[in-house]
Amino acid sequence: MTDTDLLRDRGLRVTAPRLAVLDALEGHAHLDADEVLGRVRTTLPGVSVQAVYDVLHALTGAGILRRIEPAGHPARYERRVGDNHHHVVCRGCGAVDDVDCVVGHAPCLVPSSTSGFAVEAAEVTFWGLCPACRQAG
Amino acid sequence: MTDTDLLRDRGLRVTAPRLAVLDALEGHAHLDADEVLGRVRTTLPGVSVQAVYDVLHALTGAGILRRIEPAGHPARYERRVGDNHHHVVCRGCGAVDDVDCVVGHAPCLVPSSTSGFAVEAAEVTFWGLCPACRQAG
DNA sequence: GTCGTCACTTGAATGATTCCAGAAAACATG
DNA sequence: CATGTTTTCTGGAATCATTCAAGTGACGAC
Repeated sequence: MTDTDLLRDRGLRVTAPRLAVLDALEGHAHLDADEVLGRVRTTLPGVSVQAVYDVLHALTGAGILRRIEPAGHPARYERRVGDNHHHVVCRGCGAVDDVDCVVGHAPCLVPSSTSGFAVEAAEVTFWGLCPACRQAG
Repeated sequence: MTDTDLLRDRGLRVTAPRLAVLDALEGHAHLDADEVLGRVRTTLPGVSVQAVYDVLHALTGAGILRRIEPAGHPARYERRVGDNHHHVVCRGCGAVDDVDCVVGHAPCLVPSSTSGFAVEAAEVTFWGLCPACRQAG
């Protein structure tokens, strides 16, 4: 399915900024809003900061994008949705990479006592050092 | 061990603001910086905002406090450290509660492929609705 | 094509957190 | 207990990602 069809399918209007954001995240996952803006402006120089934030919100709300918010770092976005994968975040530079869940259906992701909370989702974040930051010491 | 001994034990100086912060978090886990400030000022009215941030950083760095940063909410702090428990966060009001890991040693918390990252820790966050927000609809 | 709705632009505001310089207090020593 | 050094605390301003507000412009149903 083309990005155009994807947007129509979710009931979203097809606009140049939206296509540009999707294109920027194609092959470059885990970009933050500023990086997305930079990439979008290479093809659409006039796009405003808020347009990018609006688009990212709209696409996230429509389930086309997934938003990752590692503690202490700006939010990042990726196109890979719906497969319940997780992330490693580098303590040094904030780089993010994907981690697939080892076990098919995560057994420890069903909490024991939920204190009356209605739990909808579980999110796993691994923290460590990326290869580059390991070398840098 | 008293809080005074605890601070000395970690090589930290014993000051009134530090004791007050520890006291504020005793029995009131998951407070954010502003809430800690409010509680501290009931006993030490003159304490500054930055003093509280400095203290929270110092105690977190010394391993006395644990910092929780749920996406979209200010950071929260708790005294319970070193037992690898996790948290439920309310999508409505941001309330946080503790969740003990179901399985003794979490099986899915060892990532399969780590892309060269040196993984140090795994963090699990459950998202849902607290009892109060469930009733509010 | 026309029109209503939704998206985008410009500009300013917010809120948690941090930076800076100077004053004050805590620990180690004589 | 007096002194000096180091660390902490105060007060004010600054930062950064993100959001709000109001007006202009473009998509797409009819």
